[in-house]
Amino acid sequence: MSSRSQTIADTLTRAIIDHRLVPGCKLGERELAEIFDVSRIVVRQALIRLADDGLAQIERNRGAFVARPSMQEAMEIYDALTLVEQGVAAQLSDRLGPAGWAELRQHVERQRQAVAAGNDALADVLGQEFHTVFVRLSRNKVMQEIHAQLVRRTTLLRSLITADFDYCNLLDDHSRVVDLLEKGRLKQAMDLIDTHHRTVVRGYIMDREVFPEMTPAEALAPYLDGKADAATTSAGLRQAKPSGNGDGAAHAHVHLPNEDRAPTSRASTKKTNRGLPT
Amino acid sequence: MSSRSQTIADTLTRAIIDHRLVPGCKLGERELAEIFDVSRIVVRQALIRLADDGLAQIERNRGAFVARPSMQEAMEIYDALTLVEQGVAAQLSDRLGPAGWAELRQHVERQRQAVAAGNDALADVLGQEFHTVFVRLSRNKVMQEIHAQLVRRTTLLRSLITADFDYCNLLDDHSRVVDLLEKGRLKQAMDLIDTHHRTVVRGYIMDREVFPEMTPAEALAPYLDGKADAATTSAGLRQAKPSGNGDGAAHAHVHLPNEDRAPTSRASTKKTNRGLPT
DNA sequence: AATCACAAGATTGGATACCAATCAATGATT
DNA sequence: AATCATTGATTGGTATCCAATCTTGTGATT
Repeated sequence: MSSRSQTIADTLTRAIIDHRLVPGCKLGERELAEIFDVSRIVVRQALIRLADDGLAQIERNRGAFVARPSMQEAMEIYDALTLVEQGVAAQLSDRLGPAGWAELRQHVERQRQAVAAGNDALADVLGQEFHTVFVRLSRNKVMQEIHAQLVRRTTLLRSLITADFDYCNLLDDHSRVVDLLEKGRLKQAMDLIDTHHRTVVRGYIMDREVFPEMTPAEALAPYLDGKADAATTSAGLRQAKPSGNGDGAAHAHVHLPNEDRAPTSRASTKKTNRGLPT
Repeated sequence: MSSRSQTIADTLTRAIIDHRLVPGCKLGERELAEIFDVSRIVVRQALIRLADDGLAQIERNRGAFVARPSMQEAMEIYDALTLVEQGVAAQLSDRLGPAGWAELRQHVERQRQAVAAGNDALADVLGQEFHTVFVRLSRNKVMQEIHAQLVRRTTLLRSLITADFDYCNLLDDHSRVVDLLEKGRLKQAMDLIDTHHRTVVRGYIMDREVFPEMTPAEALAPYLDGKADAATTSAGLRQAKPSGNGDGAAHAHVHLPNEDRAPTSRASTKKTNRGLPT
C-alpha cells in the first residue's frame, strides 16, 4: 500500500471532485488530523500533494485552503485542456485502430442510454469519463496524468460557477467528435473540441463567493472507513449524509480574500452544480 | 519566503537539472537532513514534491531515488512535449503580435552569437530557454508549468543517454520554426517541431547504468549558502567545484534494479552530457 | 459610538526524540 | 557453496515541544 499521506490526499481530492469541499474552504491541519486520526505531519504532507496538484493553496503561517482559481486561471485551464485534447485527437486520427474507435463509440452509447434512462448522475460521470478514455487511448501515461490533473482542476471551477447552457448540445459533441475523427476530418474534429470547451466556459459566470454547506468533518465522513460509494454520489451535494445536524447554517471556515463582499443571496449556491458539462 | 521544504526541493531540482545528481542516485533522508541542516521531516516533504514532479521515485520502506525513466517513459515525455509545443505553435500563429516574434528572433540571435563565440555552455542554456520562452508567449501560466515540468524531466533523460546526432542541424530548427510560424505556415512548423524532437530521441541510446561521480553532499555543496551561480553552470559537470577531494572514485549510493549488470566501461559516462540538444 | 492599539489565544512551521516495520547485509549453519 | 537466521540501518509515523506569525477580542481613546 502507498503512504498514508497519499491516501489522505486521494480522499481529499475525491471530496473536492465531489464538491463536498468547495473552493475557499479552510483545511486546518489539526482538524484534518483528528478527522483522519493521524498526526499533523501526515496531513501536512497530504496538503503539499494537493497544492502541487493545484487543488489547494498553502499560505505561509495561515494554512491551506481549497484552491479558488481566478477567472483568468479558469480560462487558462480550459485552454490547456483544449490544447491537450486537440493534440491527442490528432494522434488518434493517425494511430487508433478499430478496437479503439469501438471503445469510444461504446462509451458514448453507454452515456446515451444513461441519459435516456434519466440517470443524470451516471450520465454526468460518464460524460467526464469520456475525456479520460479519449486520452487513455493515446497510450501515453505522461499525457494521461497531465490531462487528469487538468480535469481535476476543472471540477474546482464547477463549484465557483453557475452553469447556464444548453445541456443537450454538449451531449452530442462526444459522438460527433468520434465520427469526425474516424472519418479523418481532423480539422473539423479539433474545431469541435475547441467549441465544446468554449461553450462550457462561455456558460460560466464566476460567482464571487461560495459558501460551504458543511464542515470538513461532515464533508469527509462518507469516505472515512466505509470505502464510500464514490462514483455514484459525485452528482451533487443534495443526497449527502450529514451524519448529524442537518442545519445548513454552518458557514464555518470560509476563506474570503479582501474583496468587496456584497451580501449576495446565498441561494446562488443552490443552483450551482446542476449539470456537470464536459 | 516560501516553505523550507520548497527551497530544498528547488535545490535538489537544480542539482538534477545540472546533472550533479544522476538517475538512480539514492536520496537518503538522514543524509540530506544533515546536508541541508534541517530535520528529516522537511527533507521528506521536499522529496514528496520531487516525486510529484516526476524527478524522484519513492519506494516504500526503501527510500527515495532520483528517477530513472524507462525508454518507454522517455518516448512518452517527448511525445507530450511535442504535443504541447505544437499546440502552442498553433496558438501563437494566430495570436502572437510583432513584439512576440521579435522576442523569439532576438533569442535565436543571442544563441547564434553564443555559438559563434564558441561559448557552448551559454548556447546550451539558451537552447533550452528557447522552448521556455516559446511557451511563455502563450501567456498561459498553467501551460507554462506543464511544459516546464516536461522539460525538467527531459534533463533526466540526458543523463541516461549517449547523445549522438548532428548538433548543427538542431541549432537552426528554432530559427526555422519562427520563420515558418510568422509566415503562417503552421503545418510545416508543427512538422518541424515533431522532427526536431524525433531527431533528438532517435539519437538517444538508453544506457543501462549511470554512475554518480560524487556523493550527494558533494553534488549539493555549490548550492548550499553561496546562492550558487545557478544559470551559468548548468552546462555540465566539468567545471564543477568539488569543494574538496577530486577523486571521481565515489560510486556511492547507486540504485540498480535487479538487472543484468554487465561491467561496462565506466567511460561511457564521460561522453554523456556533451551537447544538450533542445 | 466608532476607531485604534494592544494583548491573549490559536495556528502554522519546524525540531527533537522515539517506536515499529521493513529491507539489506552480514554471519552462522548445514 | 548454498541457504537460513540474525543484526543493523533506514523508513514511515507518532507525540511533544517551541518559536513565529496570524487572528481575534478586549479595552482605551477620541
